[in-house]
Formats: sequence, structure tokens, C-alpha cells
Amino acid sequence: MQIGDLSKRTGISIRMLRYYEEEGLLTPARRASGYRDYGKAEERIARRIRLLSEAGLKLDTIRFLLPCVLSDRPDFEPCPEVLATLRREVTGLDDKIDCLQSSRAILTGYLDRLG
Amino acid sequence: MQIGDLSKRTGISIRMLRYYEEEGLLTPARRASGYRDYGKAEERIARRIRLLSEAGLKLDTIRFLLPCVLSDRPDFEPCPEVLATLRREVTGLDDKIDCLQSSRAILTGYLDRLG
DNA sequence: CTTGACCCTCACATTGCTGTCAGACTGTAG
DNA sequence: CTACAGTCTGACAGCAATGTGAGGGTCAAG
Repeated sequence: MQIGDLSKRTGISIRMLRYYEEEGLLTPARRASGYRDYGKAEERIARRIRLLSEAGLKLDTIRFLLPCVLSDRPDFEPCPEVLATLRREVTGLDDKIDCLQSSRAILTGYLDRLG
Repeated sequence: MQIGDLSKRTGISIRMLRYYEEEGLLTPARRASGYRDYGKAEERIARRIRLLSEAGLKLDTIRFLLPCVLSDRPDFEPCPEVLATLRREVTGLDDKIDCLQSSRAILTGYLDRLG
């Protein structure tokens, strides 16, 4: 699959797909022509990267956690630092979810009182 | 209250408090000396701005919604555009909350299977 | 063989914050 | 009066993500 196809399927801009590669997150095969060639696996990775990225994880962090993030079951014991990062990010997400819910409450609160 | 005090109380950097003012979100009184003078009302506004800002709303949007966001009860009917923005931001937050929860599930999923 | 749609790399620009530093003033405590 | 901490403005810097454009190759259809 060419980059444009993957872009359309995932909604991730071509620019960002190349950027993910530049950052070492997603490394598609190359054709003889130099064209990137993405498969199903890469598509899954791309979607996952975008999900985490939209959740506010930095690409650095995602790169660091990618092995865990991709495996469905732990086939290896991650090093303590990865583990710590994992936990840190989870509590970070919890905080952020709280924050979003409070913000949501403020906005809907106003809307509700209106109707 | 001086800017440094407010900064300590809210955890918002002095830089950002001044930036909020520059962006027209928070306009404290001024002493004769030129020093900013924040009261309880401004503290509440500052906290609210930061909450929404951390939730991912842009300062532009916050400025636009600020009247609604500050009032506890609607004392006026906001114009349709404000209403639309309000609704748009709520669904945006909903999407984001979903996204964060999925991301959280990915991370905790791995951690859980580990223990 | 040409054309049009894709793709490549490289590099610069922009957005939205956020930090930091310089040079100058304020305010208080000794 | 001095010293020190706090504040003021303004400007420049950095970051992470993203857009955009130039200059040039690839490839399938006609």
C-alpha cells in the first residue's frame, strides 16, 4: 500500500506518516523505486501511534513504549524504566481524563441551564 | 494579590498569567506602580482558564466562551455562534475522552497482563 | 512518448504555548 | 541609604507537531 492510500485509510496526513518514520516509529518497506510500501501491520501501528499521540503522549514516549503498546501479551519483561514510564503515563492520562470531564461539565452545565 | 502570589496559589507560571492578559482573558487591576493586582475573582478565572486550556481548548476559544464559562447561571442568551462553539467543544471533549480512555486501556492492558 | 497523478527528499514556515533574559522600576526591611 | 526581592515590558528562543513548496523521479493509461 502506498503512502497516499494509507493516509486516506487512516486520516493521517502524508506529512505525518513520513514524520513518524523520521522519528523512528514506523518504518515501512521500500520498493525499488524508493516508494514506501505499507502493509496491514504498519497500518495498525500507524493507528495506534495516532491514538496515543492524540491522547497527548509525545512521540518520544510512544517510541519508547512501542514494543509494549504493540504486543497483545507480554512476551518479555520490560525494563524498570519502561515500566515506570508506563505507569507514569497512565496516571497522566487519569489526570487528563479528570480534567476533560471537569471541563466538559463546565460547558454542558451552562448549556443545560439554558434549555 | 501580586502576580507571584497568584502564581504560587494556582501553579500557573508568571509568564502564563501575563500571557493570559496579553490574550485578553484575564485583566487584573493595576496599582499606581503598574503592578498587577489580582483578586479572588481573577483567581477563579485563572483556574478556569487553566483547566480548559489543559483540556485542550485553545485560548482563542476560551476567550470566546469565557462569559458562559464564568457565569453559574445563564443571565443572557448567547448568540448562536457561541452556542455552536459550546456544542462543538463538548463533542470534541467527548471524542478526546474516548481517545484517552482507549489509550489508557492499551497501557494498563499491558501492565495488567504482566502481573 | 507524453501526460497526469503519485511519490521522493529537503528545507523552511507556522502554530501555540512556554521559557528566559535584559534593563529598568518598586517596595520593604534594616 | 542600601540591599534584596518582586515586578514591569519587550524581545528572542525553543519545542513538538504540522503545513507547504521546490525540484525531481515513478508509473500506469492512452
